[in-house]
Amino acid sequence: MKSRLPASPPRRPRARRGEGEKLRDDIMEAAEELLISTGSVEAVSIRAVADAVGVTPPSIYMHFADKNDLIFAVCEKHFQKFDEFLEEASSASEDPLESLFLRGRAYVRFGLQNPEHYRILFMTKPALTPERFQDEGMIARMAAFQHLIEAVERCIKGGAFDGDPLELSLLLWSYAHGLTSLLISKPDFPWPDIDRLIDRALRLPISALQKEST
Amino acid sequence: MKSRLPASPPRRPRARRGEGEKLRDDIMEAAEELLISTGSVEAVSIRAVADAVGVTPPSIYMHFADKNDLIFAVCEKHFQKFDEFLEEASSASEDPLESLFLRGRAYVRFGLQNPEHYRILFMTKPALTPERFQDEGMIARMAAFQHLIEAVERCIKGGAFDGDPLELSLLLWSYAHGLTSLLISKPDFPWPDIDRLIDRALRLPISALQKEST
DNA sequence: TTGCCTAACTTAACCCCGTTAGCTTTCGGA
DNA sequence: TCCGAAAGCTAACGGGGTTAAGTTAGGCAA
Repeated sequence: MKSRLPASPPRRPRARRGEGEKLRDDIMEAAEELLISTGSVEAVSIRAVADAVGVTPPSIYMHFADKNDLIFAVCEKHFQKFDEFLEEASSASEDPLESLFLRGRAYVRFGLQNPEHYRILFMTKPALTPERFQDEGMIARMAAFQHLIEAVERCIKGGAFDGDPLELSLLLWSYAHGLTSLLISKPDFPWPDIDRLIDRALRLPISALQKEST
Repeated sequence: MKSRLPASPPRRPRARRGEGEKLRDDIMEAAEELLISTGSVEAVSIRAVADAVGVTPPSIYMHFADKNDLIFAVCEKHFQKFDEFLEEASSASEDPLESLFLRGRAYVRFGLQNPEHYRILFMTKPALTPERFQDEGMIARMAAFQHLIEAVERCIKGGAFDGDPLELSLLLWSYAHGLTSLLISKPDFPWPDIDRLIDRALRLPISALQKEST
């Protein structure tokens, strides 16, 4: 039941000259709210967002190239807190190894707490991903990945790890991502204790890298 | 360019009495062909499949509950070869540990060779997944997962591993899945040598489990 | 042989979607 | 005061999944 019967006309007052950018913020806010409340990208249609903002669908295109552009912009903004979250979690320990583990655990937890955002940013096929989110550009811009590399470098300099920081970071990323995405995609699977699983999944490779370097 | 101008009428001759099931096969075949040739689920629309088969869209619903039901059925069939592929790869070594590694490597490779099918089966959100593919049912029915557990059990019995076969299997699955899904979702990332990455990603946890048990 | 029942479809439509061309309104500066 | 551009809107196109209701044809009973 959407009860859009009388096709309620747009209610938002037109912005002043030069204040057109305000609509952009409102659109992103409405889209973010829709995405969170429904927990489903499918629900975030151009039309639904326009309705929520009180504007007509074509107005969205004044600020976003297309639907994916909007969706990814919303997720990118949401994930600005992502890096902060990881940094704070990893700072709870002075030990580079333990800190790395805490970072990984925070990664998985953040993903599980924001499954739809995570899915969009990390699990969307390239064909549906706006250009500026594809390839190296996006990853490199993501502070979180840079910080992971630095965390690995600290382990290397401390003598705990040995090898190429980028390669090791990619490995660790894939481990954390594997569990995160599996838990997101198959939540109804009878998983054993998830916290324990996360713990083991992340500590195992870390300890392996540690022993390898000796 | 779809040049469907004259709205070409269905060409498929009506099936005989009791031979209605033949249409089901034809639909799956057409859908599979579309999925493979385009490499995109989005291209596999009910209408496109109906066109390819030479039938009208509603006819699809005589054999499939909805679009997702069809898509998943296609992927499930395709993945029947999956288990065989893993079994054959893992049989190349007598050593349980090496065999386990070979199995994992085959897993990743199969995923990379069939990215769209892999994405659908393992990366689709539950809300879009037909019931019979959700939860324990699907995984348990998947011979591949059972065989993984058995492979892990062989490692345990051989004294190489220690722990719960199910838990260890889930860990190993998540490792293999992590790399597979990341490579599928971010193919434009400047990955270092992929074969080497797969090798390291899989050997690392295996060797860690091995050392852990001593 | 006829006639009917039902399997195997089709027709036509509904409502949703993303997107675009082109029109209108309103504001602020010359 | 006027006019140009900013900030929207109207209307439409083509595509999608899905459904209610109609039609056709093949096999079986009489």
